[in-house]
Amino acid sequence: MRQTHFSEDEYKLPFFLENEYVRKKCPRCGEFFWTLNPDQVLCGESNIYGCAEYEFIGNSPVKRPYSLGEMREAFLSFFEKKGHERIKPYPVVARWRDDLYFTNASIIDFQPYVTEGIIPPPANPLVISQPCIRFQDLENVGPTFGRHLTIFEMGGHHAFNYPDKEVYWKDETVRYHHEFVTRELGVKPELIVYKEGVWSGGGNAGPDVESIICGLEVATLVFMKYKVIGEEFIELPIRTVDTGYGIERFTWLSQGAVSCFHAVYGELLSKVMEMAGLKSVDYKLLADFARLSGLISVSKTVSRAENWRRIASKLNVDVDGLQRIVNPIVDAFAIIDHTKCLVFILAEGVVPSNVEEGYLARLLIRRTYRLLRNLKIENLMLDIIDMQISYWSKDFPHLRDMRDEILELLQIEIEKYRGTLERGGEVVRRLVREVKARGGSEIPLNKLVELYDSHGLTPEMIAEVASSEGLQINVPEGFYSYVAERHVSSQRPVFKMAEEIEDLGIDLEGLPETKPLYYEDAYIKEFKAKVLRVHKNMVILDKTAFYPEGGGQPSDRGYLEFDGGRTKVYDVKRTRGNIIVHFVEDPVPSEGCEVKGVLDWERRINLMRHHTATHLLMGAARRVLGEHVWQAGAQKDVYQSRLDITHPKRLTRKEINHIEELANDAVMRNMPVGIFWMPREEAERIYGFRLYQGGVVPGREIRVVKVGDWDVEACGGTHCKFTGEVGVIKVLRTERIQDGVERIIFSAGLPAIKRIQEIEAKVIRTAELINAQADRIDIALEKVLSEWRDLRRERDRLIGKIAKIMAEKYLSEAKELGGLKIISQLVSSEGTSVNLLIEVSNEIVKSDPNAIVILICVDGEARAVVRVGDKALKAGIQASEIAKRIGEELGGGGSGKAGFAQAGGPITKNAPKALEEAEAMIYRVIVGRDRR
RNA sequence: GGGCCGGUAGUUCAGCCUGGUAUGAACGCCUGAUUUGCAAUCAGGAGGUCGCGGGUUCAAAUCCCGCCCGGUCCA
Repeated sequence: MRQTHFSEDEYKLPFFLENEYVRKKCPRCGEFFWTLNPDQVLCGESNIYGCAEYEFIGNSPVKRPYSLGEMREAFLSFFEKKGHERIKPYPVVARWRDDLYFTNASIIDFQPYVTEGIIPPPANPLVISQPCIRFQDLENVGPTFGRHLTIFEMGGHHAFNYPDKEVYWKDETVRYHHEFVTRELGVKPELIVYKEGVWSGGGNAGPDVESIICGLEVATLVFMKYKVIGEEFIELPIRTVDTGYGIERFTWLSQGAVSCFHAVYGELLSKVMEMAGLKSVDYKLLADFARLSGLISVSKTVSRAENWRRIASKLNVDVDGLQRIVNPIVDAFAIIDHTKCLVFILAEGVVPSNVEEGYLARLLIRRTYRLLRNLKIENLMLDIIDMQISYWSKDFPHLRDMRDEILELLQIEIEKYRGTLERGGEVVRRLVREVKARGGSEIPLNKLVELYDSHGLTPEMIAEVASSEGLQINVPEGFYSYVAERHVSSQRPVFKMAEEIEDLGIDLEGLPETKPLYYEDAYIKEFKAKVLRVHKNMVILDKTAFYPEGGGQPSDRGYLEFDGGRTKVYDVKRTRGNIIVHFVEDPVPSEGCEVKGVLDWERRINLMRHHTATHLLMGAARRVLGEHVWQAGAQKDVYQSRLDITHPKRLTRKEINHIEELANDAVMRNMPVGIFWMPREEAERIYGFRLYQGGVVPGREIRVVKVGDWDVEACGGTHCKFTGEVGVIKVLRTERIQDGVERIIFSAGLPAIKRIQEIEAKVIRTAELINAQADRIDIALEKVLSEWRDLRRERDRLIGKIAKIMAEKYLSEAKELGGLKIISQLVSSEGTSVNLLIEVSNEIVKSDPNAIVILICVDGEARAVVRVGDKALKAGIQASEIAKRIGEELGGGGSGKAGFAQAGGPITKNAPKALEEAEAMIYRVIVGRDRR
């Protein structure tokens, strides 16, 4: 089991002892806490156990009300005064990490490279106010009056303690916190409770101290000192002070407002409430509710309904009435939170899609849209977003720069959702009619699940539509968990690391890093090196110009020459310790000998051209489509490569052409491609997080590839010196690999010319086939197609005519029996088709309902049509029975309806016999009837 | 990445399970009738490579496999 508590010693800080704090155990929630009040019994945190209520509503313990901006500034400048360097916030989309989609704590900015000691922190100690995004508490945002938010600022003062350099640790951390709260904010010390806790997350853990003021937890002071491996805690060499001050919660506390949303959003919230027509708000009731809102937590154990009952009974009011009043306000809370969150996410270019962070963006957009629909103001979503952009741009100016793109991304996504809802509404209406037609009174559960799964319709929405069609629906209690259960069986995706380092089973003991000559000069085609180790067919050299597979660039190939012979290198890989392994055919060189490496230069130069071309296309795509364009993957190859980019819509022909033109213009401008190694933090500072197009790049120093003024990326690949060497870039086609991700498949250099020639050849060949000039192929083909359609129509018309003539002829040759006419013919003329037989037989029974028609034609194989007129049908003749018999005779099968059937088979010589058999059957039926 | 739903006339769909004529349905379109004109109504008509490619079968819109396109849920 995971550790649930550390020993008391971890928390017995000099600060507590000096100031005569007493340590107590809360009898209700069971947690230990430190307080200045010896008579205190409960821990004082307003939580689901009900250990306290919010005491600050309408009664702030802070010396004056702060706005969010003021609180942020108070926090940052306080710690600046205490020797911390102020650091700018990082992006909310955690692109430097592959285990997280969003930055959800300030420490995330420094994990894992700083906390693992790979790179130094940008400052030590430092202070930051980091916008964070959390989806875990989505259900709670609103109902808890602002204790939970999807987006909030986490104030963090961090200190990184190295074995040889101690900055500060627990005691100082708590003292800083105490001074900030009491001196800066003027909170009386006896109002503060320090609760003991265990923190664990992101693979790290440690003891923590939670600060609670008037019922509200406002800060968590974490002392990260363990790495969690499996169930075990292992001591870290670097101990990190990881503090999280809830800037929004402090703001709420300082204002004593009825909700955190009132405190943080002020006029913005009023505007949204006004839009929704929520004017006459009962603030007294709201404040009473707020005081108890700490009881609320939507979780698996406590249902939303249960929360309502608890609060209503405490307030001594009726549950339904309370819900009617509070629900719309809670919806408005969630809306104002979600729209801010969306602004921040979309500003960083997240494209809503069905995967990863894009899916979370979509989820949030749809949830917000539904909430707005509850208030009947879904049409105002863009207006609210626009207001949020203006409101937050004061503190986060990048939001303003992305205004148009944010609104466009949102607009597209809303349109999509409306389409989904519209289609869904139709599906539900049809289903309801179907159910009613069958006399049912409810939609079965499996249908509800299917509608949700396949059409994105929640049972609530289905109920809405169904009730307007006059059908009631009971949404089953555990619907979502039932759906979730159905999905548990679906396989979890394999988590992929950015660059997997393979263990090749070679003993690497004592080997130095392989010197990568391709980084010194990407144009080295031959080199001399010494063989350091050989294992099976794997060879390790002291240096190499062979590029190992990595960063979407395949490995080089070529030869190793030694002892007057040569052996083929067919693969090259990087393994642990930056050692490069060459996979060779026989013969294998022996350890210690000198070899000459010769690259397959044709292959390498093509890979280089494609790699540089990828960067050029990336720059072009961003310029044509917008700043939301990020690389979602890329694979280079010799003949063609692909680049996946995030974009909400299919690329149009026009956009593709524009990208192609810009990229080729960048080629022709013959810009230098600069490559240099830089400390990670410096590169991030200069070029921003745009660097991480290809995903996470590990290490302290990163390799920056800067293509003129066009594109800068962290990249480990080999590149041309000048863009002109790429020659030409040809976009071959685009694919939609996911919603929100477009794949551009292209060729560069000579292969591009080859591809163009191939396409040209196809055009010429096609032109020849239809006897047209190549440049008029489209017009000519249009003509051919329309002629083809005319001919088909003409053919059908003629078949009709022929059918009439044949029908007349066959009818005149019919055998009469018992008032019925039997027409049985072997139709042998050229080009007879089943269609003709059908037409003929239709004609015959139309003009004589007494007719029984059996027609067989032979064209490779025999095909038969049996048609029975209405009157003949009454005599008991079954076309399907006859067809079945004919089919048997022909070595195939046959079936159909009573009046019409078909048969066929490969034994064509039996056709006359089949006709005889059929006639005999008819005879038996008719005679049989006559006898009776 | 995985699951599910869908792709049939200009549009929305039925038919698919259980293979055998797309007499397909509605709306829209065209022509005519009626009407001062419009709408409405009536009569008639045009309009389909059944997403693409394989396979099974005497026979595939229908069954199987692969692909493309759209949608959706989950991680």
